Amino acid sequence: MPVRLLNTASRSIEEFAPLDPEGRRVKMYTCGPTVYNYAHIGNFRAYIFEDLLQRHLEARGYEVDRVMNLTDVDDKTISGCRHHGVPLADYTQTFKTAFFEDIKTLRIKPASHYPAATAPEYIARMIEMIQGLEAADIAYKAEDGSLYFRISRFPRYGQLAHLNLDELRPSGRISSDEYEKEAVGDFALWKAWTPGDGDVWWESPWGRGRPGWHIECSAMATALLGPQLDIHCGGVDNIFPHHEAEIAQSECFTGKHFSRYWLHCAHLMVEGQKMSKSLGNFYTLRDLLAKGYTGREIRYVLLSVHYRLPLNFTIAGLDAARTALGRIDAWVERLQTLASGCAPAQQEGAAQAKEGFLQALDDDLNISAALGNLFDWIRESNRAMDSGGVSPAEAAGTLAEFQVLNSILEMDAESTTVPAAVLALVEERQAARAAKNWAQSDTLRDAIAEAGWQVKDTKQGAQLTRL
RNA sequence: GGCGGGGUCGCCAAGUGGUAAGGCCGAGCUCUGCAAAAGCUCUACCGCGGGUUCGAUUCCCGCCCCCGCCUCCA
Repeated sequence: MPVRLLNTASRSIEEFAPLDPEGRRVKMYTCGPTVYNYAHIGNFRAYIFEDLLQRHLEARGYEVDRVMNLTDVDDKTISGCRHHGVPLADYTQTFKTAFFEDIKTLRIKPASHYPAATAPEYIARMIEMIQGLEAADIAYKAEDGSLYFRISRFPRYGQLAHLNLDELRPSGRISSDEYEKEAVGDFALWKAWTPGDGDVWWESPWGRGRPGWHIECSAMATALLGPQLDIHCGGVDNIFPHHEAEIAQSECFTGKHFSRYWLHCAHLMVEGQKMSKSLGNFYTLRDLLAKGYTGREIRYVLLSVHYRLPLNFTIAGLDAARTALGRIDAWVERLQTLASGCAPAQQEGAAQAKEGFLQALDDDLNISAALGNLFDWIRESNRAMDSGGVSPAEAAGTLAEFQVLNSILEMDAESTTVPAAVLALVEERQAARAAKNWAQSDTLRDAIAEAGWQVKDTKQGAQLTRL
């Protein structure tokens, strides 16, 4: 069964097929972070959705070539570096580094390319594209020296967002310094230098300046993936104007249909409210790690709600995720102990469970149904083990099928190193238990808890989990 | 005002024209020296009002509420 995805462009579920004649390689572009600050969990929700999409496509045999850009020059990065009195590159490097640490913590599979907007080859590409647009009389230079895209030359502008541009309500957000534009909807391709930019500028045929945000993505996407993408992802807020502008620029320059599938991820709320700094519910990944939650717990929460639904991120949800993950861990550990390195035997039930999981994801990444399948499977498997009807080879076979799911979920327990002192206490306690010295055993359990570990006496022996 | 997404058990959340997956929490039981884990069992008439239908949570109409976008916010 093919993968089906909701294409924002058509507003309908479509069967996915890449442009690649062999039907294998998928070109995917995902809007990345603006590195002016630490990314927040709303950003990561989008990146995790994209990770799920990539991993599922790979599980279905596709080869995904993914680009995620880094916006390292824009109004916010410039004001940030000037405020701190450091060069732009130094300022953004801090947050680039943090971003890569964060995606690793969240187990997000790295993209194939992370182009930065300020890299000379991409600045050159942006200038090349703008020149092409100017030659076609689509871009024009305004009085302030900036270049704008004339949207009247691209009638389909607004189609992705289903916006009728004649009915746009004045929002008051159009800054007054853009009065030079011919039409209010025209957007900047190249911004002429102003004193507020300080030493941030590049030479161009139009004088010193810097690229507009939209052209950055068009340039990096087409430079790395060619004129036509299979999938372009981003947050819903990017549909208009950002993705609309990307389409206009790219298609006017290349003459080709830019992206075949557009996928957009809904926003998240925190504790039922819009995340905002003023409400005190604004979380970066680091904030949550500082509260003691782990990357995989946060990953689970961000992953477990369908990408097109608003996700209500709560601390209670993180706690629930911790328990649910513990259940998966316990099951996996139990299977591993039982399998003990035995060669896997074909497991019909496990294979069916795995297929049910993948088929749920085929359906526009229905992760809730997929996880429902997983937990059903876990219960059935536990039940079978309880009744003693599972051989080591069968346990190994079950684990092998689970690994396929896990290549998508990446839910392995954090590797924990148990301190030697704690291990010694556990051994001592095992001896006390063997001698039926329960008082001593309980004292030792308390001591182990003091050290931060919980010991559980399972049928397979003592197990330790972090408290 | 325009466009779009939602309202399903205390919380999170699938799904279907024929009487509702799963996770968390809670209760009871089994197992266990105890605890934990695991297993079993229990807990919803699906925002409101109409309509279509033998039958609607699922289709249609109206209404209420929440959220997002409407020119550089994932």
